[in-house]
Amino acid sequence: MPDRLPPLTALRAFDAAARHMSFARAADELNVTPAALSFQIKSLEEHLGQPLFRRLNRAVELTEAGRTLAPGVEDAFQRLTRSWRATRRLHDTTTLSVTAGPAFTAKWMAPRLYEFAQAHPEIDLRFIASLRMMDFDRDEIDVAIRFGHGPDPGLYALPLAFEWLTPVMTPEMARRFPTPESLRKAPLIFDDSLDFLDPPCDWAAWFRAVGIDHAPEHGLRFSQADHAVDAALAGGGIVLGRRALVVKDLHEGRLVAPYGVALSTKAHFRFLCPRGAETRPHIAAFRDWILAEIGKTASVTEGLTIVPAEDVAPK
Amino acid sequence: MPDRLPPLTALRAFDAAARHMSFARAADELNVTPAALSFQIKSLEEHLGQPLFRRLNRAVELTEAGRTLAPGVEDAFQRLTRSWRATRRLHDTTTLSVTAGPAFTAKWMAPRLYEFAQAHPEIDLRFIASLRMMDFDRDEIDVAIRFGHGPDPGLYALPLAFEWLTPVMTPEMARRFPTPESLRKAPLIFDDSLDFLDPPCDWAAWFRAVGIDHAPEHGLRFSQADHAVDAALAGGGIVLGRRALVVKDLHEGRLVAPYGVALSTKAHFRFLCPRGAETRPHIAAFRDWILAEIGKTASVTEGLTIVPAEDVAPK
DNA sequence: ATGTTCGATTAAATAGAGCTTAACTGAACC
DNA sequence: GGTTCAGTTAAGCTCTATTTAATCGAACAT
Repeated sequence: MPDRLPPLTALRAFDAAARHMSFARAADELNVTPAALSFQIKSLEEHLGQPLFRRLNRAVELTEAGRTLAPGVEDAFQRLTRSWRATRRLHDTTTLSVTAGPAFTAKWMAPRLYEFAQAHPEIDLRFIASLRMMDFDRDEIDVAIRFGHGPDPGLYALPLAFEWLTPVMTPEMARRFPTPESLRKAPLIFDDSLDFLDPPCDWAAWFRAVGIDHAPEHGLRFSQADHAVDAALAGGGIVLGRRALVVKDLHEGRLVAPYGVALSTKAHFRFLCPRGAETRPHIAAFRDWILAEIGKTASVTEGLTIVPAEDVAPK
Repeated sequence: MPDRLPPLTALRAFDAAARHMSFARAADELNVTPAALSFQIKSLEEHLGQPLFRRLNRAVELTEAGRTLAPGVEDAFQRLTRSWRATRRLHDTTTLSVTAGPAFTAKWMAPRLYEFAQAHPEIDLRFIASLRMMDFDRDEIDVAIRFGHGPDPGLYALPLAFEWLTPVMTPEMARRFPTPESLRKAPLIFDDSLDFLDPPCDWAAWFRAVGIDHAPEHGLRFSQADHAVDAALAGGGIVLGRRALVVKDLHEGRLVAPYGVALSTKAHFRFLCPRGAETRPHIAAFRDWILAEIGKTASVTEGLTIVPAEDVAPK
């Protein structure tokens, strides 16, 4: 193996200098004096045999060689940092980073979080609400809660509960619309965040499940499920609510599900973490707590007729 | 920015140890004593707060943390090495690494290489014959010669010559088959390496170009163009030869192209290098030499009727 | 068994890489 | 025309990284 790497500290100095395009700021980032940094760069240039920076009056710019070297070095150090952080997180059982979509965060996690904090005061919970699928290492995430199905290679994936949708509304609203048939004239709320499901789980599908041929088009539309539920809570209409998002409101009487027919879907909320991480104590504790919380509300399914969405899929 | 990277030398030691799964061999690779390496690993484990290796009787194995850290670190150091080498190559004008397909290597480069070596004794030419598209940085290649067209973002691409195909054969063979029509009964040789071209440039297309409806199927087949030409040179038959591959044999009388009709194609041999590299002196010298060599044989096209392959494409 | 060998560890001593302080340069800004 | 800013240079110091040499423990050969 021919020419070996130059001193690594020099490469790190170059990385910082190239990112900041300034020796002073790079020195600052690395907590050294500009003199030290200047020295490192010079040493690197000697190892290479040609300059990496062109020294201008009051600034520096990369030479051809510098431009060749910088991207790879930057990338390499980023990877080192990422791996190192991921490894440190392994035995850090004091903080737990969880990401979930905004709806699950607002309607499921937020109302229950303080209970987890009480049960596990030793765990610092950090919550990142985002729909974007994240990289566990890059984004320093321990656990993700995502709605979906399908295989996730390399991940530990635990379905949290059997999921279904049923019309939910305030009790007053339920008095005004006592039967499914009466919903034809009701103010329906549309939750566009479920559009991606196949077979579809929309109002038309639910009406087919109760034997009604009706494909409503008009009403309030929300791109986030929690906003749709909030609108229903405010008495603004009737929404096809996902179990996980409405179970607490049903339990506590703020919402009711009067018709006894729910659409089931293959997608569920799932607990995801890197394979193997599920045995780390704080992650296991969080998972067990979620499962226990879900167990508490298992009874809401009682008395419901469950119709699989695929049975009422459009031809 | 929280926890910073540990000492980089320790990470490099870990990288080597994890790759070799042996402190002794890792120490050997880094040209240090096993003691030094042991020390580095220990220091890294202290920084991390937990062991990276499980020390067995006479071997080591990675712990969970070690397995988490190793792939990223390995990858990062590989990138560093790659970038560093690529940058070093920038001002190394003593060696030039060229890759080309086996046919171009055998039929174009090999017979001319010694002339280049004479003209540029200061340049050490390294030749890699392979059809596989290579990564300039990863494989430490300066120049690639490839047959094709289409855009190559980020690359400097220079078409080397207008390319065409015409039946070529030994002079004796030409006497036995004086006209295109007589080729119906001739021993045709098939060069399967051109199958990917669209529009096709096969025997059927050439026959259409001379107004003959004939789609031969049987004959010698070669997956590499140089073997097909070799077979023709040996008097084994008649092959549709690409200009670049047969021009030298035509020039020197070993082959003849008696029918005066050639099929042109949009694909040509191209000179490829990373954008910007074309100004480096030894690369420019090589490019200029290739262009000059091609210029020497420009006259072979004289007197040929060129028929674009797309004009005789099957409906 | 038992001695040998191999791979890792430890301790003490040492070389030198990498850092800091401090003084200097040169262009740009006011 | 002085001030400031960014980088450079030189001297000296600190502590990291390394070596040498001795130690340990298990495995292998005899």
